[in-house]
Amino acid sequence: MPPLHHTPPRPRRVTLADIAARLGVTKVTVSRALNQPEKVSAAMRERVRECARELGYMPNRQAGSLASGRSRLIALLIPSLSNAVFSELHRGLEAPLAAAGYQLLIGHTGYSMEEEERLIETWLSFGVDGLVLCGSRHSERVTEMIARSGCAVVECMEKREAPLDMAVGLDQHAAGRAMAEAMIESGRRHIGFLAARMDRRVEQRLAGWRAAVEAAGLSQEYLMTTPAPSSVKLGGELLDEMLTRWPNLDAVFCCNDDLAAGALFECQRRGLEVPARLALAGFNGLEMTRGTWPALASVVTPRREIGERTAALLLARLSGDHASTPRGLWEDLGFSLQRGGSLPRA
Amino acid sequence: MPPLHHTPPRPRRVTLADIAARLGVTKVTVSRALNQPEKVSAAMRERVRECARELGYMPNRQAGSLASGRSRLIALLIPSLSNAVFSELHRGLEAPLAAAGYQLLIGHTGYSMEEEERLIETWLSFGVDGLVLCGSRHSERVTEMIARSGCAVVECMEKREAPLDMAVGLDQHAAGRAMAEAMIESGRRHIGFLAARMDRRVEQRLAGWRAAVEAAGLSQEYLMTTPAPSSVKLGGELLDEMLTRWPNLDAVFCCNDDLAAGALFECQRRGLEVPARLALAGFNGLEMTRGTWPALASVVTPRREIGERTAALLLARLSGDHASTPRGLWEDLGFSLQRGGSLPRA
DNA sequence: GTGAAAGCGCTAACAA
DNA sequence: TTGTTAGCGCTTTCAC
Repeated sequence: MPPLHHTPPRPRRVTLADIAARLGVTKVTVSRALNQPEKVSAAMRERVRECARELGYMPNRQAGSLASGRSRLIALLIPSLSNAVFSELHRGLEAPLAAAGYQLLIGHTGYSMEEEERLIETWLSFGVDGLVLCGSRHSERVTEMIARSGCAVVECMEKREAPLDMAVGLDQHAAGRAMAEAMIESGRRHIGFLAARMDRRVEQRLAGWRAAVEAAGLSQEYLMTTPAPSSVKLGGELLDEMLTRWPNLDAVFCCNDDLAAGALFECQRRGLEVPARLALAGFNGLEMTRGTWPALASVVTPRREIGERTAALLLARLSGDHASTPRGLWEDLGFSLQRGGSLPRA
Repeated sequence: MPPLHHTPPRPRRVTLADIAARLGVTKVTVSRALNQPEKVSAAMRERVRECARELGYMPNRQAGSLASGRSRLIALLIPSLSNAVFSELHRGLEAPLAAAGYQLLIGHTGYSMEEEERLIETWLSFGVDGLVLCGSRHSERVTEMIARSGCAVVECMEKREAPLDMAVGLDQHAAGRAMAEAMIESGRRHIGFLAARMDRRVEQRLAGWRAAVEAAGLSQEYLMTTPAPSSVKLGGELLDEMLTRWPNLDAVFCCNDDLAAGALFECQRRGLEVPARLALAGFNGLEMTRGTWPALASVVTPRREIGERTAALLLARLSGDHASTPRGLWEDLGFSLQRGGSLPRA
């Protein structure tokens, strides 16, 4: 931590010692009155609390964690702030962790492994007790740092055979396959797949689509991908390209809901009827899919439940329960299909 | 920080002292080699670095901040993780802060003042050097804690006459008024306003709409609000109610883009032509508004620029430049109108 | 260029 | 129920 020159000193903050001095007791007593109230007489508790309030005392948690070796901090690393998928994961984590006295930190990786590494380093150096990661692709250094730190880790969202520590999610391949099969069952024969920003999860969904299409003896050529970040507009542009190239398409499975929404708008622009002429589906089942017209088919993923289960695992581990939180634990929370109006049954 | 029972000890981490011992020097030298390399001989620098790598040393920043009184941490508190508005604010902040060696933390308030208070308390107790808040409505305790901490603060997004410290944003009232005026100029006479979750910014937009409508001698009665969180689906439902109640509406200004998108879908469901029969507009100018069909009119807010300017102010203040970062500073970064296809000129 | 001493604010362990 | 002692891992100041 290099020095900051010219920095004027902050106002000196009130410490435990100030309260102790004022009350004529020792710091430990004050600390206990505040943090382990049951270990102190009711009278003392009150005196300390009032004095703390009066003086505007604010504990210094750096000092606290340093001394105790525990931070009561859990960090969540999400690839994208704007993707609602991760906000629901967050929601599932938040409440149970807060209830147990843990503070949830959020870090933003922007889908970058380097940024993930930097963030993990930062969080570990701040002594987080637990780490929640999205996905299963990490740099080697991340693996090392985590192993060395002994920090509890849950990898979220995708199927993971050999987790760093624990993992909770769903089988993205099976989900991709299921949606493609639903399209086939509903009578579609020319089924496209549209993907942006190919992370591992998208690759797995794509592989699932491929498996279903192949098994049904249908063509796998209707595939369009781009490394660009996905967006509604992009969905429209890609569908436009697809339809120009393969005008006979009768269904398009988009790797996420934003693309699917954009594809839907593109159909409206072209006057192409959904689902009569083209069936559409997205992935994740975001709120939005139920607001479009027609409502969009999608694979509904249990993001919130994943968050809740993750929180439970972390809390169990952090309270010393190693039996139910073994290293290598993998939990599959499944998924469900939502057909909306854009993919009616045959 | 109450004790956690049954918690098995973590593997002891490598410290400065370990490196020092191995190299036969003192901790200070190691610390300097790592953090102020110019203060140490080139040879020593290399030996220390190599040894650190070998041992897998990871600095303990709690100890570092405690000793130095500075954390190089800046916290951003956002009301909603899923609202893309805030993700772009974050993007604007991130790069300049990282470049200057600061780590940006994200906290999630869920639009709750209590949660904001809790988070601010947490961050201050972790010794953050700076705080970025959204909005200008805070609990009294927040005001106190911030004043006492001497932490640099920027309030973002909305116009603010008497900031806690500094503020950067735009005049939401003027923006609301401008969009309503654009509707009027384009010949609309029955202009509705649709709002969900009324925070201060939404109230200001609403007031702007009211002012414009009143000034034009038009009716202010076409107003529908709900405290529910906004969503695409909700936009459709509210528009449905509005049109049932006031079938003569010829324009609807939604307080954000999600609602506007939902309203657009509802028009499609009803076979109501946009913009011929009904003009539609949202607020924020999210990417999505350019992907719908027709593209949605919206007030484009300079979220990213707000983030960048906020970062610059914080960095200036933290490097001791008080002249250009006076308390009470307010910067208005303006806005622009996007007409899309949903609000053509007359 | 390197070291010695002191202390940041708090908590753990044990003692009284 | 309260106090004593010691120390978490690092940085700061000042000396060499």
